[in-house]
Amino acid sequence: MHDIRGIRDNSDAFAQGLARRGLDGAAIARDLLERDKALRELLTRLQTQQARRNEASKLIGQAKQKKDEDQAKSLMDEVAGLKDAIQRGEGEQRELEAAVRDALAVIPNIPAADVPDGADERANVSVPSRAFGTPPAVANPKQHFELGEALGQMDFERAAKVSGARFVYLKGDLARLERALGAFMLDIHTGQFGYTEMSPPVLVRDAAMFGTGQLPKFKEDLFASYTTEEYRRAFDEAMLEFDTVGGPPNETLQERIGHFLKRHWLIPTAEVSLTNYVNDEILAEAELPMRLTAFTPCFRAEAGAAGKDTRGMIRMHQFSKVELVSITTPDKSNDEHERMTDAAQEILKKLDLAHRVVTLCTGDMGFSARKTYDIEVWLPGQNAYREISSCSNCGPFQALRMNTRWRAGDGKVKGPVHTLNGSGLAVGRTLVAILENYQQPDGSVAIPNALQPYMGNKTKIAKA
RNA sequence: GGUGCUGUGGCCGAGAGGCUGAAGGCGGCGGUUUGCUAAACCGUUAUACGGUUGAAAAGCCGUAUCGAGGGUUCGAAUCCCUCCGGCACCGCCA
Repeated sequence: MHDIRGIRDNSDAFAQGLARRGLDGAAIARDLLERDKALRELLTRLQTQQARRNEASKLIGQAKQKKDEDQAKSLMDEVAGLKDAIQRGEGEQRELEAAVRDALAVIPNIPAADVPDGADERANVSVPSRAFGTPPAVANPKQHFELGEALGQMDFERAAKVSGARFVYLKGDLARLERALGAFMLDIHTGQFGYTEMSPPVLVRDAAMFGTGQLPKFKEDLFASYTTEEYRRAFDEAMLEFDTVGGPPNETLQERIGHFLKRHWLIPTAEVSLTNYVNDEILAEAELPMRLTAFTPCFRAEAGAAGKDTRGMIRMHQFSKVELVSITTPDKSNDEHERMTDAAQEILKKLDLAHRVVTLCTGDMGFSARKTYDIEVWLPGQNAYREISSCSNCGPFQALRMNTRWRAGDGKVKGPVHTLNGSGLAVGRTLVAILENYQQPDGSVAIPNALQPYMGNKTKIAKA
């Protein structure tokens, strides 16, 4: 969320920043400032009227005490005249404020100065100093789902029968491998990087989704949960409204039901639960940086991904991920971003998986990010580097949405904190990477040394 | 889900139509005292918007803000309604 004052003071930088994202920044800024100006003009007018009302009200009290009913009566008449104007003004004020707020809520973060310009992923810029390893020579590489299915430990068919497309059953050693990876990653992040392990809720309220930026703009990417009873009530209320007043203009019944529906959202990433952990709080400088990590399932509707990665475990409705979240003071967030990326890479290094890091260009970055590093792991079966982690510095963007501030040692509230999040790593995709990189000619899969203690000291996964 | 209670500043908490931006306490900041620290004492301590003085720092005046929105009233933290949180008990339940 942007701060209207910041935009007012620095509208050119704001407009240019949005332009770098491919938006018409100048028009957006102009529109916002126009409304903001109208709002403040309105306030000036309204405040004079309110001042007179307050003054007259006091005089009425005094007149009544002095039993001067004539005086009281004439003042009351005057206030009655003001009342209407004030009420209208207050209505206008609310409308304008809501309009500004709604407009701000859907404007993405401004890219950092060192983020490369570009429209899509082709403009992302590799970070050579972060590259690691070389793709292993794998003869006749198979894709992970071929390996997993041949092992009899990855079952998409039964998952489809039970849950539909984009779900999977893992079984036996592969199921254990997922658990092992989660534990392995958590141990490194907590032991080596000082993150605190959390077990957070995976169902959250609207406010949390707003805080990290999934709402209001990206509803269609989310799964929602509600009881049938909750849905029935919402339906009834919406129907009643449509029956009596015909429903609000420009809204379908279905959309209107949404307004009455009390629901939880399933987190698309633990970033939501971990970052909102501190929403609406003022944090002491001494508790920063706050570093949190969690191993959770994540749920994504993948609404816009029809036809993409339809085979295998690359893109699922449900997957598990270890998430890293840092809350810092503004001066530390850039360093923290590098450190977080180090932590994510450390997992791949310990698993000896070749990977590279790219800085996302302005057009490829997510809504809340000011700068993002993607880590891409080599997948021999796909003969390509694929994203396995995304580490973002959101600056004060989420903190402003969540109302999370920090207080310096001198007791003064300094303003919004900075928030960062990164996958450390996507566990499902790490499992894919292990299958494809450690596949053996006989169809078995070697277990990386670092992981063997988590797998009962087994050295390979073979058909049961 | 039902019933009851509840939501006030950085925090705790009083306030039950006008004298309340809000008692008191804690915490913070400044100071006095003091070998040091602590204690004690004194002072101070919300935000936003508008206006105004000022080179600025800052000051002064006004307005709004006591979960959110609406209503009653000349006037609402206080009364009424709706919604959103929280707590307790009951029901159901891993």
